[in-house]
Amino acid sequence: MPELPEVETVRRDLAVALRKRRIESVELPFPGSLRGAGRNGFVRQLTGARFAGARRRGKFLILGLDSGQSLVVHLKMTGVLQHQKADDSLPKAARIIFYFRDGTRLVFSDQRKFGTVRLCGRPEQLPDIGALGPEPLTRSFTPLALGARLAGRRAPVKAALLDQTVVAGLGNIYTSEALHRAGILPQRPAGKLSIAEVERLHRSIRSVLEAAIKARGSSVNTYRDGRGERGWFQTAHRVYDRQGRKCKRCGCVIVRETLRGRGTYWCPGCQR
DNA sequence: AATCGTTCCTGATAGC
DNA sequence: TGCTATCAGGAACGAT
Repeated sequence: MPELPEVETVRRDLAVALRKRRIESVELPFPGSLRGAGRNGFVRQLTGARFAGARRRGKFLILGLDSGQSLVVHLKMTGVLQHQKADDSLPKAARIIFYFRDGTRLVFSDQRKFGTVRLCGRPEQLPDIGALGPEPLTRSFTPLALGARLAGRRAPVKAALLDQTVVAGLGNIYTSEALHRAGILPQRPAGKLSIAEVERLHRSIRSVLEAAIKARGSSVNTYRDGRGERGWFQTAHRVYDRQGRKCKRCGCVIVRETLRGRGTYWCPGCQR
């Protein structure tokens, strides 16, 4: 599933691939992916618009347009946004297609139909984006800021980290990976971590996200980058999807358990 | 304010 | 072999 490193990889790919491209036409095989404006307004406002910049906030991808509006995309579980050549085959789950003059196209595909695409004027004013916690790779994300967001919470720290108002961009893969790197059990109450533990967690979140971006993300399932290719950080996972296998650090057997309805992975040897 | 249950969806897999 | 039931999960939403 696309989390911060995957969305950031797509952003970087598309910032280059779409630069100054003008949308010639739009096709909507599945308008259900749209949020906000209806299909007619969507097509009308985008036809003729030119791409101008690609940003990211948490797991939201924000594609700017010269009209001043932005396309706000959330890939959720299985969304893929890729720039295709004219002779590439269209994905089976194509939901929205933007065609360019040279025959290439930007395709939003989504097997499970959870992903959303919205055209809006001020993305930061959308409630979902406005409520997001700090960006973990910016200077505003400090150990103190993380500690303040976790304070008073009795929920398991894994569940707290999945809450996008605590930190923006973490999902099921990187919460488990960061907690392993920090040596903290996912079940620990979020508000009861020591200062040293919060500092380790802060450092681990940053380091695992940075490493994953360098590896162009984790292709566990359907994730593909902006060019339609896989990432390789899944080969560096220390706990995620490794239940029953040995911890690379201490040799203990990795455990998987459902916590708050989410698959959760940890090493009983390294994490306490 | 925090937290919990429900909902959306479909491919993969387990069980018979 | 082929059918059916179950599972996976991000996050909005309503309820507590």
